Amino acid sequence: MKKLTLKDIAIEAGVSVMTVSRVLNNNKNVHPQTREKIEEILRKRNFVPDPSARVLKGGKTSRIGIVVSDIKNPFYSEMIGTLEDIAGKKQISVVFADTNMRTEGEVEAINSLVKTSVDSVLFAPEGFNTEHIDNLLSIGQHFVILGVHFPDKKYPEVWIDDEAGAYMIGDHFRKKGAEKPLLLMGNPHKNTTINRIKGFKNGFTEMSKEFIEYLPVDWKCCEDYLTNNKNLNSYDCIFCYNDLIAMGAVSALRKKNIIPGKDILVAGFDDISYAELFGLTTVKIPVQDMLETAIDMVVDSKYQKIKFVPNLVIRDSA
Amino acid sequence: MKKLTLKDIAIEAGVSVMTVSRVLNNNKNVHPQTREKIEEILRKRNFVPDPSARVLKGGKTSRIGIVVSDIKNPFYSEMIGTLEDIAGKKQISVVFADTNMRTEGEVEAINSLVKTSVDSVLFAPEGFNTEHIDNLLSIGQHFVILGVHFPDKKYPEVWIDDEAGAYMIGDHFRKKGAEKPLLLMGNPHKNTTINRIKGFKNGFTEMSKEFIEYLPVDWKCCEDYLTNNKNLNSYDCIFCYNDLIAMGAVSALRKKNIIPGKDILVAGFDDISYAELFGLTTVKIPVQDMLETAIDMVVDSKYQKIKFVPNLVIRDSA
DNA sequence: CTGAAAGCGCTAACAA
DNA sequence: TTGTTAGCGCTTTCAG
Repeated sequence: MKKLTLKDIAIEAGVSVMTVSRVLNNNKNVHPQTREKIEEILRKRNFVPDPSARVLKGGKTSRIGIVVSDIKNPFYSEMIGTLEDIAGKKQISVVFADTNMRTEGEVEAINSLVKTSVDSVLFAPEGFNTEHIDNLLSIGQHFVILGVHFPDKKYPEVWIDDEAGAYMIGDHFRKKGAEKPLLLMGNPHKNTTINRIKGFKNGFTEMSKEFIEYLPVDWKCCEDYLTNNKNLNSYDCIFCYNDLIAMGAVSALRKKNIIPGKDILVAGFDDISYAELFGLTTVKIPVQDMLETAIDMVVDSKYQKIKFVPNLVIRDSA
Repeated sequence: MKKLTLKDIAIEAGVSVMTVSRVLNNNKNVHPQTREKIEEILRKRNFVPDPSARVLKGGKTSRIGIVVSDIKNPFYSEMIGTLEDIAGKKQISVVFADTNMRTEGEVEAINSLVKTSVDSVLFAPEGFNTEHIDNLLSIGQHFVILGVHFPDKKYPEVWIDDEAGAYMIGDHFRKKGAEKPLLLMGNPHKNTTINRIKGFKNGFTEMSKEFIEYLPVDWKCCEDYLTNNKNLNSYDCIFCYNDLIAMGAVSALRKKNIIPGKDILVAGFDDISYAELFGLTTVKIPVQDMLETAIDMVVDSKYQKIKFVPNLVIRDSA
């Protein structure tokens, strides 16, 4: 069964391909009667014009790519879901690639999206290496950076002030009278991690006694870590890199009959949907607003650097 | 900045476009020296051949689409992550579309993938209407059905025996001595729902007293439902449509100091990663195996109907 | 309002 | 080993 083309429709309608093309593109210069006839055939045949041919002719792919570090993390799956909702309304499809939490995976993931031809790539750079980003610029691939800010680079960005967010937690913990913090952080080389630690310290003020542990970003690892940690009573508050880690923390604490919010303060970051399920105090990242802004930048090919400030969401755990 | 084409590279290398094309496609008929020179230029210029032109010429898009009902459900985000891992190894990108839990959204979602030109579409049909699937067949769009079985249709399928899975839960509950089941199910019109109810009843044997409630597939709705349900002690076991609902159930029960696994039996379905976090007894769907099979079918354009049988995972909750 | 011609970037088939 | 020709399905341009 051969692929249906404009030509087939044109022959069947007894017109030229151009007329069919005009109908397909809602060009007004078509006789209403001709249009109706063609539309009828189009419908009957379930005709779908070949996107590749259109793109080749100079059009947009109407495809947008997003790179995430781990789609199993609800923060990212919720983000991608939101992106698809927003993009879908503009008839844009979403392709995604996962770095599987490997910093090196970022380059691969971006390349795979570029190779599949997307109008624009959205991604949150993990490290400080920006060579591959400059590269994107040089081949003319549109992109928008999510989450991270590079003051000296001409990158379009929709970034979030991690430091300010973590500050709120530090400040909240201090005001609640906590004195001995434990920080359960993620990859120590990511700028997100560094900024969150910095912000927390500033907010907490009392900096001498904090203890930082770097864990894989996964609830299981955190749960195991806390379960095997003998002297949990050395701490009166735990700031987790994100909600996923915090979920593991809450679970481990409950199993030891330490009640989060009563015996110890626990906070996360992101405000994923499960944060509510776990009664987790956290920092809400305005994902929807960020993505809407990013899509606008993509659609209008605008160069901008826009900052978003997260806000504190207080629940039972702190 | 104009897009770089084969021609630009060819001119710079002083050869014809065909020679460059041969290098790009690892065709052996190129003088090693010429090849090296071209590769050098390719690298220097970060050349990425236009996928649309290749596709137009008759190649594959190396893009695969997947439709899910709700990417925020970890079952699906984990599925998509797994798919991306498997596909990535074969240099295939993943595009996805979300029906946002609306049965009608399925047609839209599939169309949006077809329009973006994917080699194949993977999806789990929600209802009994198969018109749009026959449609896919008629326009020559490759696809593989996930999860559901249509005995009379010539659809390629990788399906799972929901009935057998639910049977195991029913059987397990009965053997544990439960007598008064509550079923918290999803959309009553989905074949998955119907099959799971049927399987459970068969396994439980004692059918007279079960009570079925249909809820939106979301932990929050379930938690609210159970929280407001005054007479929970009318039941001694709860079978949930999936783990997401079961998570809400466990949370609600804990808040009422009813301990799952002790005071009441609770089971889910899917075996998402959080099932472990909640100590949830559930039915594990072999997602990885299913997807690997589906990808093989896609790559080889094979027509097959393959059944997978899930297995019981027993944890604290039952 | 409609059509014919040209060409987007690439590769298959053939020619040299 | 390399180059030439043709054409994939569509839209832009220009002519009718």
